[in-house]
Amino acid sequence: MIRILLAEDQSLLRGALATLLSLESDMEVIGQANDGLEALDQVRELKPDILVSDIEMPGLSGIDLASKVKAEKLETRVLIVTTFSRPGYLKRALEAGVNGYVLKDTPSEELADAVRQVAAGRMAIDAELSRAAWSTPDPLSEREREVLRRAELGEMNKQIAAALNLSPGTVRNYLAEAMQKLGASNRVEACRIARQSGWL
Amino acid sequence: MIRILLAEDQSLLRGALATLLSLESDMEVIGQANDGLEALDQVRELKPDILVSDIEMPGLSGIDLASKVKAEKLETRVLIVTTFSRPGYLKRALEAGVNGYVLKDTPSEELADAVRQVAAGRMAIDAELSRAAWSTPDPLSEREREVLRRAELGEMNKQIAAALNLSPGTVRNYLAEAMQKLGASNRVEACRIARQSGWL
DNA sequence: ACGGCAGGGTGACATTTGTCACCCGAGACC
DNA sequence: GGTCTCGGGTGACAAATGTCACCCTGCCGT
Repeated sequence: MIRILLAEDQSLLRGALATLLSLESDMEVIGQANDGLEALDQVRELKPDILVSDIEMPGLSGIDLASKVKAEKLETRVLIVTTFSRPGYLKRALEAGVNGYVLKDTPSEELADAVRQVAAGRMAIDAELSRAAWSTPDPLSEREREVLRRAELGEMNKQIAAALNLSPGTVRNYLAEAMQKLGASNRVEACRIARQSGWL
Repeated sequence: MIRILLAEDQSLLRGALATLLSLESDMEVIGQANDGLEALDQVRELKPDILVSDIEMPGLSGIDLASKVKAEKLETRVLIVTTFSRPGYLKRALEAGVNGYVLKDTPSEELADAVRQVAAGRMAIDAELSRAAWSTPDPLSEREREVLRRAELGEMNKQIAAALNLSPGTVRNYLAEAMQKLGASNRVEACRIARQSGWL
């Protein structure tokens, strides 16, 4: 019997997935969490065979969760279920120790199969997404990413410079380099391209 | 027996909701659609009692769907199920003729009740969201919204001016007015605030 | 009829962004 | 040891954005 913990902040989806997986004769949903911290507590306490988790949740993201499960040498395997078909996300998920990565536009019949695969020690990852993850490396340096992240929030160069202890000219240059790498004409385009590609 | 059509581009959620609603003895899921146009075709053909639909879908949004169902005097009632807790969205949904509006962080047990309410001719709307929808009117004019929408996509003032047959000075002024109304310091902040409030 | 208001529309000027040329240190390679 | 590349960092100048004052039309209330 595969013992499953569900972590998803949308309770409609969480409840529906709990119902769906409970219908499988070899699966039991033993817990549900509304956010990442609650999920971590329940992983420690219930020691499920598998954690099925969204990426974007309050408290801790699914990727951060996976990092902590690995760091604490817990036996639970982690299957990410997410909206984001972004190679950058998958790459970071794998680096965090995730054992599966399934998109929310996967047919619901395949979720149970993915759970079985991951519970059996295998990886369950969308093959096309996996291929894309390694063919398009992240072109941004850490500084460029940080500057872009703040620009995306609407911060002006002066503010970004103050926050990062840089001069405004430096910030301008980082933005310019990021724009060039991403083929963008301005910061708004650069931010959108980076986010859509999972590099932000 | 309540005959239901589901419209949701995430097949995982769509399949899980189909399973969940099918477990109710008084409900039958008679069709599923992956996008808005497919949903409209199936509403016309199958004439379900209720259409349960996401808002953001390829082809036609759930709100556009509701408008068309109403315009074609089809008997199907529309229940929106969405992520967006935004008064602006609810307002537009109601104007489009929607009969229910449920958030995806509603407990899954309540979805069936909402379906029954809507099928019975009543409205099923989150009360708090409804209150918020009418207390904060949309401060943007149509032109301001159009200019902001394009700015959000990364278009520069010159480009926006050309697209809307205006001069760049006019575009600058519309953006400035929108920024002032929203309390933003630049276009990026203005776009974020407007989107978060459902006015974009 | 008139005044006030809102929204549509514009350009001069101040401020910010983006371009470009530049410097420095660390690491890899020959 | 020398050269090259990369990422961190900077400012002068051109281009774009944001501020501000202004005009026009239509609608509404008096």
